[in-house]
Amino acid sequence: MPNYWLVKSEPSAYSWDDLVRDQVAEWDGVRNYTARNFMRDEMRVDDLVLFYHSASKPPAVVGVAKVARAGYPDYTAWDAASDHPDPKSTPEKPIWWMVDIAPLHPLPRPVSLEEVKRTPELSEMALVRQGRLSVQPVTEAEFKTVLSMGGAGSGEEFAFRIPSGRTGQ
DNA sequence: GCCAACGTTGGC
DNA sequence: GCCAACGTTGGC
Repeated sequence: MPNYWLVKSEPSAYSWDDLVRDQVAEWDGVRNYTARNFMRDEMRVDDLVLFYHSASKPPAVVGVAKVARAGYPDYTAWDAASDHPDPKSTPEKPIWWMVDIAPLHPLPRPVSLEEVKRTPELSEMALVRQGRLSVQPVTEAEFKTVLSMGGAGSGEEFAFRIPSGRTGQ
């Protein structure tokens, strides 16, 4: 049984198309303890992930991805030349963690934040209640509702017909 | 350990 | 570009 998640990305920084091009992405640079804890402690290989475009017009869930590698230290933190260095993090004592994400399928229709907010079954989503959390858990019911709204049917055949081939590592 | 100042996210 | 929400830092 997979768990369900939502990750945000600004498409100007890293978009769904970038993920499709790369096939696997190291989800580095997350510098928030709540999000870090989810990645370090709870995200497992093959967990399903809603891929959300923030700061876009409109902000929307645009695709479904999966966790391709469970949590491991975010080595970009101790690389002074990286985009998100943190001198307090070291290889011996990492502070920040990341996972790898791989694309599964775009949503036939993106599901905008505005639609999510209008949908009573989705009113408890962290996306609505805690707008700034960039890695957040999603319930199975919420996941299926979003897929359905995105034109992916009930989600069953869509979500679970997963290409289980190699994706990095 | 409190809390004010500050920085960042992200919708609008 | 503005600004509200909120997480983090640092002085005390």
